[in-house]
Amino acid sequence: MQGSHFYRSVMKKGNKSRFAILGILLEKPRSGYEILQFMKESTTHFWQESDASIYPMLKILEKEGKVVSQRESTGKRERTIFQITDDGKKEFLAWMALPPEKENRRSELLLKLFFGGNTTSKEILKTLYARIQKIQETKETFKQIETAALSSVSEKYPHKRFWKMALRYGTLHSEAEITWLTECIKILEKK
Amino acid sequence: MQGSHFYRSVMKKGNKSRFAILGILLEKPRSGYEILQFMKESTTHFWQESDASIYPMLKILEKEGKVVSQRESTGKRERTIFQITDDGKKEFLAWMALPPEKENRRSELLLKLFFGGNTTSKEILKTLYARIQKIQETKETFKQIETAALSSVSEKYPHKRFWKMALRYGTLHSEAEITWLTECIKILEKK
DNA sequence: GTCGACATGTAAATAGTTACATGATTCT
DNA sequence: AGAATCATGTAACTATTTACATGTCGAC
Repeated sequence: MQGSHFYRSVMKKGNKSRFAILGILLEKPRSGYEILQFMKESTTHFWQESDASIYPMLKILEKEGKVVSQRESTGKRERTIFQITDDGKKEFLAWMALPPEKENRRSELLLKLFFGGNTTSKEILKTLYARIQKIQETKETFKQIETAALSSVSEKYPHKRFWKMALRYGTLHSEAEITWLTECIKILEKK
Repeated sequence: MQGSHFYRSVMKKGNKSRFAILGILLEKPRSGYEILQFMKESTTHFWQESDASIYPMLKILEKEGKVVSQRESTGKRERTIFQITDDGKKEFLAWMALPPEKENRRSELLLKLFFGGNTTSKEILKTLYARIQKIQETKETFKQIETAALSSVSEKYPHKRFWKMALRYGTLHSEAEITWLTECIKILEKK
């Protein structure tokens, strides 16, 4: 009975944290902390969770029987390792088969640009310069992931091609954004 | 005193609905309904608000003195027209000068693709086919906006160049996504 | 010994959407 | 007369982040 409000608050449709966690546990059993680490290294550009969402969610998933936990304290400090169950796999695969819901993005950059006529070109340019630099850094990061982290994974590893595709998404969109920013900057500098 | 919780709940940093509204009112005075309409026609691909956020926000902005309202009932049914004040302009321009905050996007499509190794290529392909079709439609929409709505705006109108840039962003990113999807589909179809 | 990474959690604030609710006017 | 659009709003729910809180272990 206790915790039932918790249950409801996280179980309803729209919450996809659970699937991100289940998907990661499907690769291998991990602790909450390790899940967080893994996300930081891999999915961070298209999916992030905070510790405040991971730990409660793991408890809920365990209560639901989607994962089982196991206390580990081999030499190191204690930690709780979670493993996905058949029931968890089933739920995850059912989600995988569903078409992704519409993503409503909100871009503060675009909003500011859209309202650009209300201020000076100089001010807008400042924003765009900052942005192009950041994107170039991001693109560089992607390149490094490709040559470092990803290249050490065997070509036979079934996840590799998909990880590559996700990375490629980032690269192509970064390039598109750089192209766009360059165009905008050129237009605004002319005046 | 009453409504103070409301006040706080909407005034805190992070809430940018206010700026979207102020920016639109800067172009000309409008009713809540008209703001909604305008957003649907122009910013919807990078910024949307629902009626449940517009109306309360307009009241708050009025209480803060950022907008003033005026009841109108010329022949038609009554409506409340809002106009931005000098104070509102000041706040808006201060926001314009700030660099946009980091956007943390969450993409369910990317997440599913990332986990693609856990299911069949066929299933992933189904998702990608659906997506590429949707994006092509979106791109088509952009083209139509360019030739219809935007082309009727005078070149001299100070907002036009910025509206064009926002549109161009959509087009370039759509194209990047189509390229990416085509690549992914080719890879997955080979097996 | 202290700093950074490991490890786990709660509470509160904030954000944002959906559903609900109402009623007028215009068009067919 | 009935449907679509105009017009405005509230309540409830759901999601998500930030800040708080605590303690361990290993390295330097």
